[in-house]
Amino acid sequence: MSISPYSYSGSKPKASIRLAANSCPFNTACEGCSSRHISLCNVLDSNDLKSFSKLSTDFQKAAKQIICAEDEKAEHIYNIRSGAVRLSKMLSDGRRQITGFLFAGDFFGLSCKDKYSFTAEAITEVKICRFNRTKIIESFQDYPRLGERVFDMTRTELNSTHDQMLLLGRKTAKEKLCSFLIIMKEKSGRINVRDENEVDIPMSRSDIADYLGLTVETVSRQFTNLHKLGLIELDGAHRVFLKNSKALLALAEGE
Amino acid sequence: MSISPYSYSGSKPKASIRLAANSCPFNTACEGCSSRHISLCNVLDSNDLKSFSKLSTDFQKAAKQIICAEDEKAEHIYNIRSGAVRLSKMLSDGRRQITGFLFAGDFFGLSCKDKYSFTAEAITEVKICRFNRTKIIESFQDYPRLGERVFDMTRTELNSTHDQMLLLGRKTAKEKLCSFLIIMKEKSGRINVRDENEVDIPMSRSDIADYLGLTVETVSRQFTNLHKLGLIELDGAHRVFLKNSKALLALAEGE
DNA sequence: CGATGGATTGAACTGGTTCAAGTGGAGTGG
DNA sequence: CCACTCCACTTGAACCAGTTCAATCCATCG
Repeated sequence: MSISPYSYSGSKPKASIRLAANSCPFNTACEGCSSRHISLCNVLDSNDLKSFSKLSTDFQKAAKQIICAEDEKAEHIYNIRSGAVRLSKMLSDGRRQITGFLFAGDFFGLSCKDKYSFTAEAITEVKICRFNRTKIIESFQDYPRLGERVFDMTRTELNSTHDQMLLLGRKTAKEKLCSFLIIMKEKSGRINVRDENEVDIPMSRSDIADYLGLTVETVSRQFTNLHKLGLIELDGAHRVFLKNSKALLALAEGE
Repeated sequence: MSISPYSYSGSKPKASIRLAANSCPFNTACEGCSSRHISLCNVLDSNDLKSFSKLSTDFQKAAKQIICAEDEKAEHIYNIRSGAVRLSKMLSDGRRQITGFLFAGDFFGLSCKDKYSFTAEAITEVKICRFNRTKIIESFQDYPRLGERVFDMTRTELNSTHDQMLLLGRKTAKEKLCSFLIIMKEKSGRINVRDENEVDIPMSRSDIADYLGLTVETVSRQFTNLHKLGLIELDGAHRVFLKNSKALLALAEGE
């Protein structure tokens, strides 16, 4: 199997590292991304992109570092250049729900109003491009296609949260894990096209559990279970080979 | 207790009734709505509203009728003038997840792309105002504030689906029902301000169950449970008096 | 009045959790 | 290079919150 595009270093959080100014507004030429990912570059011409890159700050975060926190004033929007990020919400006693995993090309912070409605944390080492929210939103007037694109992305996100509500409310543990693997397969194809059935799982079992509304133990048991059924092959905890993704999809949809 | 603004008739579905042309584009003056609900009228002047009303068709549906179905071509957007609507998604074996309850002033269909991503059904008798999606979306160019408002509504919706994901994935049955009552209290205040602690529950126990990811029996037991705890008073199945909404809110947040 | 269908209640059951004990792989330091 | 530590992951076994199945209740309607 090939080398993972993520880094799984178990190292402790370090201070975030400011990167040298560069040319990646809206992920125009971000590393590790195939052309298929959702990007904003194709709605702006190269001159406009130059002016946008002046508005951006690039930085880097190590795994486990917080990028922005729930209830914090929402001053920025973020675009992931590489790595993986999780968005989550918490109850006061620490119960956590992960509302989404994000990868190279993905945006977050756009749908917030005055405060962030989630906490964003780096799962792997990430490179991130940050913009001033107010300036970006104001620029929708001058660049209507940009605004349309952002609206479009928000709609797509809303539709997928509805799918996730069906998963959380009505699917069994087995169906949940199959759905997760199918989702990861699709995202993975977007980021790095190797064998499309070879899927990287950068997040921990506990992240997966909090995404699916399960416990770590149940997630682990279901991985074992799917392996015993001959549907997947495991290569460590962070790489899965989907031996029969058609059957997995059927299971995911409860068929 | 006062008279409910909904009708709970158990009558069988009838054909949808076309209403006479009227003056309610974007719920400008919809019946039963307080001024607090989300409306689009305040981003358009009266002349613009007149031209929008030409684009609209008003109609009425009896309880249990389908307004639009999942996977159907998304030709319209809808605005509820009165009554209650449920949006849901289904698995092939019939398991259902209700993604939202909508009331007077609410829109739906805006976040869809080519197909509806949900089924919308009337819970009570509803009056609905319908627009051609393409025309509305095109009009964002001439009425940018309208587009902004729609984007804003989509963001609000996205944020509340994230709260619902936390509920579905991580809350207990008791916490789920408390959250539901608090949500209904807030919506209810928007529609008809009487005693703010007197809440109408137009939907069935089975709708509530499918909204909270529970079974009818559990919902019913939790109603009884909250009653025994002295937190609510029940007046039939469709009206609840919140005796201690502070305590209910605390329970809803898992405190 | 009986029929119908939603709501409630009871009792048995179970999928997923909880608690507890291993296992294994990566990093550390001698 | 090996031994030790740490921590994420796995596995096992007991438990329980919520489901399932089965009455029963009760309001509405023809």
